[in-house]
Amino acid sequence: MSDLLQRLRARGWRLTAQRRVIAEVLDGEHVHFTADEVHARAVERLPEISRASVYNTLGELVALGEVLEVTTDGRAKRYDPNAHHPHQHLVCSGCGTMRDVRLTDDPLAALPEEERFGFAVSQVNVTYYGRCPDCVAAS
Amino acid sequence: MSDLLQRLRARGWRLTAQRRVIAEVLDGEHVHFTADEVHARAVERLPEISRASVYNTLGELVALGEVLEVTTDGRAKRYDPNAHHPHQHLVCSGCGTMRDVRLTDDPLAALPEEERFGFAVSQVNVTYYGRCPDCVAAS
DNA sequence: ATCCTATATTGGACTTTGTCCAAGTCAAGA
DNA sequence: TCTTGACTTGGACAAAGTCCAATATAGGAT
Repeated sequence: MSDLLQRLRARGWRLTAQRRVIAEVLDGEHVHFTADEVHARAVERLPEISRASVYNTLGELVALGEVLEVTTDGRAKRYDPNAHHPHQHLVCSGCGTMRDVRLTDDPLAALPEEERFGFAVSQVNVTYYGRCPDCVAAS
Repeated sequence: MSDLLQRLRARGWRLTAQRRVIAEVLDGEHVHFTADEVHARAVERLPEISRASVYNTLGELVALGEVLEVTTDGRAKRYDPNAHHPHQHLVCSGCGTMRDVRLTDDPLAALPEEERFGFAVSQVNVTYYGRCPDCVAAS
């Protein structure tokens, strides 16, 4: 993630304070923040940053393929900066925490041609649900 | 779906006009309505039915396992009465319509033990995305 | 058949999540 | 340092869904 700003500049992005702060917030392993969580953390470093800029920037990062958008239940979308290593998610149905996981097979291959109904299938989302060790112990 | 009302009565449900109409709307193959779509169709038969009752009833049907709740990216939840035949979904990224699809392999098997991190994994959701024939033709 | 009451329904206020826009600001090339 | 088009801002707006107090009713009891 540290060279994200380099890549963005190479694509003609203006490097504003807001974008830098948002990139910093998204830096790290196993980060799965909602837009509001990103905004809350960004505000700590740049108090005047607006919600609109967070939404704009996250949307642009998703469009560029630098960040993945993950929707689990009907709640807020989460943003996953680990976009360059294909992976899926394992979500705790108790507390909602999320882990990145890797599958043995490409899930696109599990959808046979006769089940595609003429769609140009381009993407697949696989999400596993279960109780995490903490939630199992607590019950 | 026709014996749904029987099962619900066996579970102590009151059979109100509202619940009957909602069950009728959900009857059929490949039905994937949003709550608002269910409401719009229910109103045709029972003009005074409220949005709150639709949300209440759908939530109860989901809790009973009679209907599945499907959340796709950023859109309204959809309700799938085909709860007794395991299947996955194929969603058009253009218009949001949805098809039931069946996979060749059980996706639970694709998550190896060392990627489960001690979770008691119980469920998996697989959703494919692509443009449907209509949306491909229109672009 | 009528009454009774727990359960269901209703409309509207409210919340959450996200989008849109006109006006002001600023990064970076000239 | 100047200029300009891209970026940011706050606030209004919208969609989806929840919550609640008041009202209505299904279905068992009488």
